[in-house]
Amino acid sequence: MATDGTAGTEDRTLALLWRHRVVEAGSGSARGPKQKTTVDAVIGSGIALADDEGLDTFSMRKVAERLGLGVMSVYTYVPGRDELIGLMVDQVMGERPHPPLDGDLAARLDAVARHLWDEYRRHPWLLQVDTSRPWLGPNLADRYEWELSAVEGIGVSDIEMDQIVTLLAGFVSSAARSARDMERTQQRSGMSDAEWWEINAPLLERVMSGANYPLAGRVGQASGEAYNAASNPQLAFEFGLARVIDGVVAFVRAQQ
Amino acid sequence: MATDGTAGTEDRTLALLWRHRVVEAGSGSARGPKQKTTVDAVIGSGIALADDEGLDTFSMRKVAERLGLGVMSVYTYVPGRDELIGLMVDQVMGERPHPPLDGDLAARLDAVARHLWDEYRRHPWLLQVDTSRPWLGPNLADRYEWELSAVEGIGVSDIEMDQIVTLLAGFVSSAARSARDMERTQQRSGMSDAEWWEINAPLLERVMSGANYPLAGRVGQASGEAYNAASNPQLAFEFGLARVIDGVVAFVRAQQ
DNA sequence: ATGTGCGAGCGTACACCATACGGAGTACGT
DNA sequence: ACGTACTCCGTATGGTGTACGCTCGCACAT
Repeated sequence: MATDGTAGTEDRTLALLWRHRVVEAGSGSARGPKQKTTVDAVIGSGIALADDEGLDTFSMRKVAERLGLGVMSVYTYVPGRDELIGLMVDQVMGERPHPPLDGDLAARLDAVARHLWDEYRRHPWLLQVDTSRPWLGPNLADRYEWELSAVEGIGVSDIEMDQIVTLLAGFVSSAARSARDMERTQQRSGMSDAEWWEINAPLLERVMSGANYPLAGRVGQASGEAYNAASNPQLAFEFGLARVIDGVVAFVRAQQ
Repeated sequence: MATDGTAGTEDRTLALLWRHRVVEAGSGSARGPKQKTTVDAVIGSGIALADDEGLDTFSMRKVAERLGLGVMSVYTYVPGRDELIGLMVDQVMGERPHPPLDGDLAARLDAVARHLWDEYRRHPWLLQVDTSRPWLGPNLADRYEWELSAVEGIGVSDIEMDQIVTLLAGFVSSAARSARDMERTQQRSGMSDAEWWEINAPLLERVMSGANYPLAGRVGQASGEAYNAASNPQLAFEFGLARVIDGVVAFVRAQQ
């Protein structure tokens, strides 16, 4: 059983996550040399690095460089790379206070979605975080409580409350993902959609000449003319959000 | 300018993607030794590896091992790791024929969503593919055409057709992501939700005792009792899909 | 029939990565 | 004063993608 080692790391990480809200129990002595920096600074460096470069090239070496530390010293602050990213996520979730939720259900859902949307726009690397092992930190807990408060008292079951919140958050993340994808494609290739098309059009046309794509061709052209790009993520977000909210509101109305 | 090198790789990859539909132009001579295997076999090995292990530990070395080749020989079939994954994606997209779309709009949207859902369930690694540089292959093109055909002739603009399809596909991917996350968490930790909770409950309770989470506590408990787990991805998919379809149908009706 | 040269296969090397281990130095508790 | 716990970090291990350049089998032109 690896229960011991794993549980140890998990304990330590949970303690780190909640470090500002829990009085360090019997943490005890402060022997040895003073630490050069702090856990918060390590997390801050990580966030700055991820904001700059994304998570693809995120490395402990670069975090250490930003802090003026040797690589292995970072491991005296956080248990490892994955755990550091978990701490970064929770930190970012508490960066801005959750706006108060006023108005009717639709307005409250709208406010939640736009808060998440802004967060993804400011920290696109959140979309690259492996969510299969989420670390339950204070800001994630606050977030969930806040999201649930948007659908409290509307006459649906507890489970349906959770499902509504899950649907909304999932929609925002997928919309934000499209937005990030488009920006990254343009930035990394260093060319606009138009330029890319100009270069690849000959081959694509030759290649797609056999089969024909009437709808894709027509819709693609319409999008291209309207946006001067393959898509417009902001508008896609607005359109999808309206549909999702409509669907949820209709459901709630039907339950009453 | 790196235009030359990059464009070369892109050309080669596009040619590989469309290899079955385009007669190799002046590809020319077949000198030298016969290749031990084929591009399709390389892609197939890649898919098998990804199905087995996911993309986290996906490596060219493992692909080569499955083929009985040296590592570098794989590079004579595909330009690189990213391009191989792109080829795998397109291959998987053509694995099953797209079911015909009958019935009313809601039924057609439902059929599209379930097809995507099944695909993600069979190849969860699709959710890990970096989508910021999608390779336009024949099966992706077919897919888009098929999806658009579900919303053709319903009285909305071309751009709105694209937005509806984007919304639906995004919803399915986020629902599938939750499902995969839950399964992976359980499998990798080797413990059920209940066991995990039993181990971490003491620390979490101590840690969360300061703030209180009335809604999260109540909803979490309800979910736990109903599902004997933190969530039920299949039900979340059904619930969300119904809401999204309702929202879209209401929109289309309002346009008429 | 022959030999030329293309291209498949791949060994090696390089530049990265996370992180385990152990040593050196430091500052507190006793 | 001294043990000891703790920080910092050099080094090593085992992983990654892939560039480079070698060998040699084989198809084609002669």
